[in-house]
Amino acid sequence: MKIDPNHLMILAAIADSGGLSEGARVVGKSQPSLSRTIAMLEARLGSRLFEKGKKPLRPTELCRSLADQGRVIAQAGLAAQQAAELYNSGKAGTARLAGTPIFMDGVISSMIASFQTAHPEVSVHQTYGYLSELTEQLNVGNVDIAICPVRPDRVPEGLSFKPILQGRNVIACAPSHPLARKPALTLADIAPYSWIAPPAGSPLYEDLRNALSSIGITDFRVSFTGGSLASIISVMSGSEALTVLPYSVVFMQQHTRSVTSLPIRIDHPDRELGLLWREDRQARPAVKRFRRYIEDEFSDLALQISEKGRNAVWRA
Amino acid sequence: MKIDPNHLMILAAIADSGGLSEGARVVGKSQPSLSRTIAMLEARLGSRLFEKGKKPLRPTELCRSLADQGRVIAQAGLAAQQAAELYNSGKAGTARLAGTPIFMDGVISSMIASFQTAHPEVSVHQTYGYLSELTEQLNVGNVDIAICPVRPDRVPEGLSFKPILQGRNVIACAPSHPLARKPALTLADIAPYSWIAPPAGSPLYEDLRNALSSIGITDFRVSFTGGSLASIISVMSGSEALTVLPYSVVFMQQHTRSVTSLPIRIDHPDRELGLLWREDRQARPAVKRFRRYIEDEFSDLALQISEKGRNAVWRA
DNA sequence: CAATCTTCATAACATCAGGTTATATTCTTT
DNA sequence: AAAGAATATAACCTGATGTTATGAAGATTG
Repeated sequence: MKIDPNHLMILAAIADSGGLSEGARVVGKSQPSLSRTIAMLEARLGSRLFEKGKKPLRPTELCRSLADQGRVIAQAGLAAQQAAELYNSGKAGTARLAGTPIFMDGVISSMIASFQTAHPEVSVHQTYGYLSELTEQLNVGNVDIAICPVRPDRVPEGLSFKPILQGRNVIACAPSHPLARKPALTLADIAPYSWIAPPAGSPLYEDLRNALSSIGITDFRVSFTGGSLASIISVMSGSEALTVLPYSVVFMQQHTRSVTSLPIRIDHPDRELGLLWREDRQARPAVKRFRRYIEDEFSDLALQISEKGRNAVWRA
Repeated sequence: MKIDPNHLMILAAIADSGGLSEGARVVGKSQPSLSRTIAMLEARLGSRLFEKGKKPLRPTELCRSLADQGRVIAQAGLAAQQAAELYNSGKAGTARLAGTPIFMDGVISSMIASFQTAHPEVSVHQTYGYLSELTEQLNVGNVDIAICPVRPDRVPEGLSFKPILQGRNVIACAPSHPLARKPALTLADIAPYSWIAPPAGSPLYEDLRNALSSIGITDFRVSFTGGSLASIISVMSGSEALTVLPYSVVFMQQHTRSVTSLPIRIDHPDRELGLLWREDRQARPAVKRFRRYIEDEFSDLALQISEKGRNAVWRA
């Protein structure tokens, strides 16, 4: 004999509130409604749920057992409701993002950290890739948001793009590097040092070549290549090698005092860092919230960077 | 936004069975029914529960959260159903019985013990009293069944009475008593010993007087009075005192080797041990089952007693 | 103990959630 | 491209469950 969970909840409400009239108020229905519900339940069960002919309705043992379950059900219903509200407000769920390794490690990861302290119920899945793979993953649906430097006129078909930071690279080195304290730099100064190159296929590698050629360096020695940001920084601090990094990455690492930039202006890449997603797939609330968060963080970051830039001196 | 627990159960069924059609089979409804239920839920929640346009229906994270609660609800529903079935079959609940102390302690308590091993979910409440109090308690509704010696023509108004054992008393003493081994007894033999009397108001006390006078003893010394069965037996084993006890009590105590009966036939009381209850209050299943059990146990007991009686020799 | 107050039960009716069958659509597979 | 399987939609019907109005029965109290 199947029992309707709604009836069990009503039963619990009556038992807990001590009467039909009061119970009716609790569940927001009329007293006769509950009266009939109880009558039907009793008929179905073949046993009384309240003692016969007692006016302050006195629950039977059976009633108490069933009311226990009713309470469980009411509880579960509430939990479901809250889960739905959390989900819909983007405070629970999953956001899957992918991006170029250097940016992810150097900039995004700390933003994820602060996001997660604010919204611990949101789980963030992070993967790495360059533009073509990111596009693929977005299209397949494995990823909700990609973060990647893109030439605004070359946004892949079907994807929306929102720039979040102007592309700007700098020559980076360890803070302990001989050039780091030198007030004025010439090309001759940097010529002797070898270079750390990002992984061969990465856009940053192209940036490195272009940047150096833009300041007249065409022939350079690569002492280390292929690592992630952590490796690059690690190698850099233990050597006098130089590298090219997005300024935002250097900026975000400043608190670690593990990397600094040299005051030599090099060519901007023709790409902008931005978010990619498929407009046609409507984003889950958690994804929307995460995207908003990242955008806000980046606009903060841009502000900080431009302020610091006003106090710095750059040379061609 | 309130969510119907039925919907959550359906959701769980679909998520667990992996599809609408299969889920429909599980919950015993048609596929379009579930389809619409899901559609309404999604509309209500404002979020998809299954990924759009995927044919082996793939549950969303939200769906999974809600399905979790749905499973909880289904579980609670089942538990309620089982609770009801247990209750209705008398395998769960409460039976409140009351009775005269000597019988309760000497006979009923061990029956309760075996009943409880068979039906551990039934809780038994036991209280003590003599006929007038028992009647009162039955009428007030504090007690479901009373066990008491009653004169069949003096069953209290409004109560049903079912005899379960013929009243028969014996003279009891410790097994170590000098008279216990004596093959032939005369009144002169028992004259010297003092007596243990049941509590003054109890029916047994009257029995004692009547029984002794029936065998010609009118003047007897009472060395101990007022105790419960445990006290009586305890006092008896440490002394040479005699007492009058229902034979059923002596019979049930035989395994403890703490009491035995003397082969002297004394008058039967004009009462029969039986069950009392109010026919107009319809008994809860657990009470019915308990009553049946007690009745069966007593018919067994009567059988055993009559068998043993055939082998014993009694004298006037 | 009659009067009164509360609380529950019943009656009569209205509505819509949710069941059904039939059929169209859409995704997947071959 | 066609076949197959699963889901969505349409159209309809029923009964569970809501309502108000009112009667009946315990409980309470001067």
